Amino acid sequence: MQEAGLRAVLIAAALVLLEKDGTDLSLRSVARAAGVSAMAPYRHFADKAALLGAVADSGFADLRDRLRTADAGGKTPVAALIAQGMAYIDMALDRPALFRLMFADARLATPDADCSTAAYAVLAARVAAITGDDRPHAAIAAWGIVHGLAMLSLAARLPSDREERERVLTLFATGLHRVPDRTADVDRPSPTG
Amino acid sequence: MQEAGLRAVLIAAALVLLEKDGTDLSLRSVARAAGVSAMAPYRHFADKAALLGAVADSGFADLRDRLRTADAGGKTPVAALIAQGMAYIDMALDRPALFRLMFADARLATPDADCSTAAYAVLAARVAAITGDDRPHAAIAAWGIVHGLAMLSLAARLPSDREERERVLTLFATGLHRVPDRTADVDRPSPTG
DNA sequence: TGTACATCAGTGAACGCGCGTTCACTGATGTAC
DNA sequence: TGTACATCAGTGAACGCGCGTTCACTGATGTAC
Repeated sequence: MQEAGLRAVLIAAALVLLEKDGTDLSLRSVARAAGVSAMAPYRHFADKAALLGAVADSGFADLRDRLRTADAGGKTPVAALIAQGMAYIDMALDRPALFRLMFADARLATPDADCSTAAYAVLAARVAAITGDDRPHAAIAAWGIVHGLAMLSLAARLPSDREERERVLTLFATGLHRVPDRTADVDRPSPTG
Repeated sequence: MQEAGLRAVLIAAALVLLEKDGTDLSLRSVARAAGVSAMAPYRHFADKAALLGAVADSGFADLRDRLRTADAGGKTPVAALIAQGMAYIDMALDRPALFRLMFADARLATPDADCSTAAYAVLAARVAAITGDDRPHAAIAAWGIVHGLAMLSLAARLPSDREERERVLTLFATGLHRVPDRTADVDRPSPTG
């Protein structure tokens, strides 16, 4: 059954388990699912954290691809950003356990490969195209809102309504579009307050 | 040692454990920390999930108080919103394990009390004061961005730089302030794209 | 005032479980000469 | 071509652990009469 190299088989088995159980992975359960003894993974991964890191990285590769696909297709910049945001949240809802694992804690992962920066770059490039500069603020804001909506949806703290989500992202992306470079008038009294 | 009622003692012990270990709580460890047998909690909580729910709710009460405090003090509406956002993220960074527990999954909690809606109401009221209406979009966007920045910070995916965070929140709050009620021009070509 | 009884909070042993990792091993494959 | 040896992937038993929950119990407190 290990025709493809046990390393890849283990990662695939882990992804299936995450999809199916939605629970935390154990090294033993992954080995079991791969049809292999509990010790076999140690031939390919230093320890459990290394295996989980590889699984998470495969998740980041998926996320990067989804963002690229969403960004493409001759949309306006704002529409492309909204599409990326929807794709980000869809990823979380499609593969919740994997998504949670990806963002468990970057400090626990062994950074053999790291597709997370590639995924972020897709988002940041689109934001830069909208704001006209590439200071990090706006990209971080965009990442923050899509990540927050994704996590709150996973935690069942938001209505899982696609159209509502799209309206929220539209509000954000439109605001981003209109914000000038300098935002020094924050402390000015507001007409609505 | 149970002068205050074991129920409250258990919750307090759980909060200390979360603060100290930063790891997942076990029923046994909470009982141990409270100086009581492993079975004693079952006199006060149906099961482990009920205990965790009570602990999470105490976290939501803290969050609500922090948001109220941040909102107060004669700030402009936009400044008050930014202060709330900073307080939200500070809560996550101050009490990371508790914050994770609070947002683990609302479906697992027994909703005896639920201070989470009270916390959200503080944020939503401030957003409504800025946008001039109380449709949920803007409040959800605000919750999304502060929650996302909080989670990404906990996951060590963002630089833990307070000033940078404040700039991101300022960008968002300023944009929110300027966005009109109708956002129908999303598909219009952008001058920067 | 005293007795009988119910209630209640907490105990302590035990069940059955799955975990990450160690250890010594097996047997197949490749390689040097 | 054959032999000796090293390498390597995977095995299987075991260690020690902590877990959530069950069970039957103890002993203190309150209450009815």
